[in-house]
Amino acid sequence: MAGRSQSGSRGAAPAPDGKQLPPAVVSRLTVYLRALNSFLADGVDRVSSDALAEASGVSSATLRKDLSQLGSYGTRGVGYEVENLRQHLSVALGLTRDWRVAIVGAGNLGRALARYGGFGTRGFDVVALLDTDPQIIGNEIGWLRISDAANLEAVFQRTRANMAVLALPASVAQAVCDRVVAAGVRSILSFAPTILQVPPGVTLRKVDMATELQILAYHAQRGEAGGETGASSDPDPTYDAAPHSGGQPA
Amino acid sequence: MAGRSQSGSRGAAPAPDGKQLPPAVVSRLTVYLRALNSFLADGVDRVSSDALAEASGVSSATLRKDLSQLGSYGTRGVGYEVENLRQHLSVALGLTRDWRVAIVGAGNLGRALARYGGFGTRGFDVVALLDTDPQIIGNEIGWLRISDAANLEAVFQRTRANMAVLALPASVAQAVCDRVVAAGVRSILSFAPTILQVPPGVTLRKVDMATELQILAYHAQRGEAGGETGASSDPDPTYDAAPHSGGQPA
DNA sequence: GACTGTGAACGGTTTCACAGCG
DNA sequence: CGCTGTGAAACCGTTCACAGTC
Repeated sequence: MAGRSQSGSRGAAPAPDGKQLPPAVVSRLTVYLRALNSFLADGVDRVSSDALAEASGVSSATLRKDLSQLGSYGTRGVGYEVENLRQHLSVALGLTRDWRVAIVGAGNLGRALARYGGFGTRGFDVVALLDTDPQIIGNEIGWLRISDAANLEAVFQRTRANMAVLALPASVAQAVCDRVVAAGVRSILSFAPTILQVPPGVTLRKVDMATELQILAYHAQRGEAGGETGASSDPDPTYDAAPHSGGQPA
Repeated sequence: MAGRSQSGSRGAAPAPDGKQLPPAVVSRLTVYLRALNSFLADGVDRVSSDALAEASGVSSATLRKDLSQLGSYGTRGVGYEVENLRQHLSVALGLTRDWRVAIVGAGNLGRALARYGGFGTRGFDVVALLDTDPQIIGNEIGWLRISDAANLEAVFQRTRANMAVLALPASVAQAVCDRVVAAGVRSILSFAPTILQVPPGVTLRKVDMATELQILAYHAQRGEAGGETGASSDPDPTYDAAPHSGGQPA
């Protein structure tokens, strides 16, 4: 099973510029980054942990603890410099280099994503849009032309795509995912409503509206408010260290 | 906090009705449900915790613990009956009643979601699609005609929408969200890349592609694979769509 | 004095190991 | 015996409270 949990020295003490950030922290860093951009746009150049936490929808204790894992980039008695902190977060998240994203699947969602100009955040360039439907191959969507997914490997190589977004039906998702992995991509964001298996060394994240709606249904049904602020908790680590494992037979 | 006294005695199962399920469990139940549907489609009618866990990307211990929170629906030495378990999960998640979803924002994403036939899972009907752009109000998308968001309250009342999906730019998200809440909706799924504030009693879930890509960037940057099995983590969820649940290759 | 950085307590989640039942 | 159901242990993440610094 878990072959990679060997960390040698006790990981209890979070090495300052050490390495591995906890998943929960990484995901919040992206929120802080967004909040900082917002502050910057408003001409604010210093924030307290309280103000930034409020804007990010977390507690100030959590925020300070998160930031302290990166190092000490604040000034006691004053706060954080927005631009400075933003820079550090960008570095920590790996946003200093450009990422070339290929969108596989040009259905409703794939096309919507391709047309989404800002594409979430700068630093991510959509370099390809692929599909298997002969009727739409060649069509222009936004700045792109739909490529034939049959040439997936060639397209990925030519565009040097290093990230893939899967906007596919569940039925073909695993097969396409395998090809994407074989093409050398190690970062995949899947919108397919299915569990996908990827080999170790590949990071897969899954985004799923059906799950979200069902979770909402659960809360609504019992008249319970889970999260009031933007951040409801929804953990789901799943360190499934078993790399092999018989695929799903049927 | 007010304590919820828990009858810790054994024997009597923890009332399936009165109990609040941990967030992590709820989110996994949706995954199990999907896996069960898949098994059912393949004609399988009994599964062991091991098999279901494998198909769901979790450990069998976790799966059994999760299911045991709902009651004892398995047979020792045998496993679970697929159809039976599916029924129980549906009930637990509140999927026995229909949910009427209004999509606010008919931009690229809103339209893609509206056209998404299967809409993730049955039980969710899209009853309205709204926007403020006069140029597209009245257009037909899928089975719907785009309504004028100026009449949001009236549209929500007429369609008796009890869930809302926000597919809006960040700049107007909070204002629209406030109106949606004022209109009586207590379950909201936001795709807007912004922190939203909602009053207690309203459940808000957020889905954000920018966050997902940045998390991928973090892992890619340090050559580290986080999770193999795709599963949303933390306070930052989803997005989704994909053509049909049928076999349509995209 | 104000606010950051952080050890320590706390609460939730996963894993383990085995008891209980077909 | 096989497999589910479950206390107990191990683990992880958040909150608290205060020490440290400007």
